[in-house]
Amino acid sequence: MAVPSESSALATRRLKLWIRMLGVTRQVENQLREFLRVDFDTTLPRFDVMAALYRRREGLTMTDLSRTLLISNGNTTTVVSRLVQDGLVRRLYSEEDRRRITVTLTAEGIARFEILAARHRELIDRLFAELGDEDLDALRDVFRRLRDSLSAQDA
Amino acid sequence: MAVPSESSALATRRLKLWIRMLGVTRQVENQLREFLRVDFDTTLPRFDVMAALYRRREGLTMTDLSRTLLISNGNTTTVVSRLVQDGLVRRLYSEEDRRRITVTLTAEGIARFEILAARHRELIDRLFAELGDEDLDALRDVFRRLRDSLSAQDA
DNA sequence: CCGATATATTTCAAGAATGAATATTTTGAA
DNA sequence: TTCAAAATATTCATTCTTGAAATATATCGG
Repeated sequence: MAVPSESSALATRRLKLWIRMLGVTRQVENQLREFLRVDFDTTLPRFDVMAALYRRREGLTMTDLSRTLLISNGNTTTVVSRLVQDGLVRRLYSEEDRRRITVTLTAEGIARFEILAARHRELIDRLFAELGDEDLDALRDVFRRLRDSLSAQDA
Repeated sequence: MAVPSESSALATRRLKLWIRMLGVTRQVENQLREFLRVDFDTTLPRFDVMAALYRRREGLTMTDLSRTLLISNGNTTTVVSRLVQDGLVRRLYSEEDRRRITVTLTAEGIARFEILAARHRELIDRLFAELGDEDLDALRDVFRRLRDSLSAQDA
């Protein structure tokens, strides 16, 4: 594994990479936000919550949801409350551990997300049309290593 | 240039890449936020504004600043106002075009940013230690193409 | 069993962010 | 020239977001 650079050259390259990556991420997020707002009258954080719950159909606790989305506990409460109001998500109070709350999509939430997801997928496909299989091979590997490395550093 | 996929395989890969990239970006942002808060009692958006102004020492208009950072005009006003209060940034009212306001770092802003930037650079260097020169070569190219492609799609 | 500690969630205050509306100034086309 | 359209920045209402404090429940060591 590589290490932090003593020399400045490597550090500079890493910094530039980060800035560029951040720019790309924001551009994509802005496009997604616009799409969700205009076409579906919803928001990115709500979509993210629904996506996480769709993937884990059995549901997630509030804490697990926060960790999955990398957002704070308080924020998770806010967004989930909104989705509950809209009838897309439901809170289930655990019997064994009465501190825990499991959150799941309602039937309506599932149906709605499936429509959203299809369009979301199309949009991502278009935004990343620049990337072919070779690019994706390389990036998949790099991002996996990067994610693991970052997780390790957290602990 | 590649195109959106008719087939689902490429679309799936692009989607997975996006999700992974978003995760990495959030992890890094969270670490930066923590560092700025604990060590310097400041925030990520304020740092971003200062970084943009440091790079363009002659200053930027509010609109240029918004475009550079990919944030809304209203938000830019909020963050700049805060920095002005703190004495780190200054508003200059243009004579030629009285709609325009040019924003620059104050001397104190420059001094403060230079300290911040050095530590920021170290942190990024550490967080991205996993990436060596070969990785950076590949990523630089990919992100540049991606950014150009996204900008083109905007227009 | 008890008290301390840890875990899970919500609430709260403050800041960040958006998009729409507003006010002002400039530009450009008839 | 003139005036409608475009451009610039701020304000506003709403939502998102954080981190800390509060609340409630569970666990663990003695």
